[in-house]
Amino acid sequence: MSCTTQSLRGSLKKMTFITAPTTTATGSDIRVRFCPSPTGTPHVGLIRTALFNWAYARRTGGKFIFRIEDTDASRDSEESYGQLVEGLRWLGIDWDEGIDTGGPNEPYRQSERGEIYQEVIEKLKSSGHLYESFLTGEEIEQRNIANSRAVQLGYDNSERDLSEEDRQSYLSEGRKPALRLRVPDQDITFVDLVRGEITFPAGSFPDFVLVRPGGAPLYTLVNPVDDALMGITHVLRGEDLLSSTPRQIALYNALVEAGVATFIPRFGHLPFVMGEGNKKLSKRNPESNLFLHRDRGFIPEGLLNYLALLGWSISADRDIFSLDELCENFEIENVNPNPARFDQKKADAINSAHIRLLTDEDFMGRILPYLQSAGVIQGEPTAKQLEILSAAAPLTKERVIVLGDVPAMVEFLFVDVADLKIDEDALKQLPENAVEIVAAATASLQNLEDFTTDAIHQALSDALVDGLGEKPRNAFGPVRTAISGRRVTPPLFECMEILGKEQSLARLEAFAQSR
RNA sequence: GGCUCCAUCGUUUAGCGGCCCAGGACGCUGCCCUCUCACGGCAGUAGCGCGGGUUCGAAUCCCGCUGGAGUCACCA
Repeated sequence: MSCTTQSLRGSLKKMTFITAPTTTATGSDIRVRFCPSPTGTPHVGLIRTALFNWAYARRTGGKFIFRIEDTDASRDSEESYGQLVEGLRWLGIDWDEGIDTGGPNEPYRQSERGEIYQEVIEKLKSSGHLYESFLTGEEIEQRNIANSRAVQLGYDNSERDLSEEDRQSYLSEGRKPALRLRVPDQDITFVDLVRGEITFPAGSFPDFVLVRPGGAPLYTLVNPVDDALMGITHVLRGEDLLSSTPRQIALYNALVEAGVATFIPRFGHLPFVMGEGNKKLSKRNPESNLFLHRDRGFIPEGLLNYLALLGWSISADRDIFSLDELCENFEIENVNPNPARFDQKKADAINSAHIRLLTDEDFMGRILPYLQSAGVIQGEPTAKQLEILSAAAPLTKERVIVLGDVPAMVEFLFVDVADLKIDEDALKQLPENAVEIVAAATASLQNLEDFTTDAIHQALSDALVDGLGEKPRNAFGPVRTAISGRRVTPPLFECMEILGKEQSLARLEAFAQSR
């Protein structure tokens, strides 16, 4: 009996070849997914992966599925899970199926799919693709040393045809077997969507473990199984998974033979997002943290535009584009395989360009939370504060890189004379006759009926430039400092109009007295 | 070490045999605009890793080298 099984297995082994077809899905049949595991805060490299998958689905009319890979209870956290969802929502990356949204392949968290995996494992076992492996890592290493086989080669597939006696003997010792995939002895070739044809020679990797002793399925099983079950046609993921692709193709082939899947998806491996030096942007690097960018005041449009530029471009002479434009033009085949470095300066420039593209009203709405968290506005804004905000918005929009720059720039508009602080660097560059200039300014404005930008400008020019013979730069500097306490501000005359005549004059007088 | 991937200005990207003694953007420098700072405009700076082929012609194709990266878990 065992002899028959042996020879049967032997012939089965010889017959194990990659015969399963690769998907031919195009257009709306395309199904892509984003399947992070919830560890730590969302990383910009991860977000770039999500973005490209999403853009590809939107470009092709396909479906974007959001699944969570939380099979490692020790590393996964609910907090991280929440952040992933929050991050995507904030960015406006929406999904057609998955977490919260639901869909025909529920549940979308691997921690809730245990029964599904057990069924698949049974099918794989009964179709002869899995076999029991009792050797521990230590024993495998010892075997290699004893056989003068390189230790790095790992497992030697020695239990492929374990005899029933040996099996019983292991079991009687109380050992429980892991389950390994019988990997075909064959070169594995696939056409990577971003890199072209890639071949891994036969023997590149040993039979690998899919199920832990005790029955807990590993990522190696669960990731391709879920992709298969969810009908994923295109797997776009980080370059770090490139060398595991032949393993997954081998598994897929088994899945097809076992009747679990019907095709092998196509793969595309996205270049790394690098940090300083030649290292992958690690979670230790602050700029890898999605929420740090948000807290600084990146807007989703800016961050996503920049991230898209890491490996892709919309055309030869343009790099500012909207999400809609990304979706209309994104082609996975155009993704550059080179690793790309995250450059904060460039990211900042892209973000500030997008901020300038915002309408004043939109901008105003977006800076409010930043003003609140900086304490410039406490709680809900008053009508007066909204009025100031609305007047200041167009003035500041053009001169910030991130929304977080706004509070310091406009704070002086929201405080009373008594609370106005005069910065050191503003005082330092004042001319000798600053007090004289401010006094002249006060005099010229006191009787100004029409306290508007143009009228203020006219009055001050007449008094200071024509009257005192000062260069404009010297003339308005002290006024700016008196009004704002700062060296750099939004346009002065507009600011004075926003403050109003009374407040402006009060500040000029307070300044003169303090000198 | 085995296997795999990658290689154009400081950075990012265009280039898929002649349109390129290599284009855009960011950065940096200078100038203009200007009440400061920005914005905007103009100009400048700087690159095909090396060596062989193939070809009338190569940044583009092939091979080798060098360099960099990833991966070889009962992590994901």
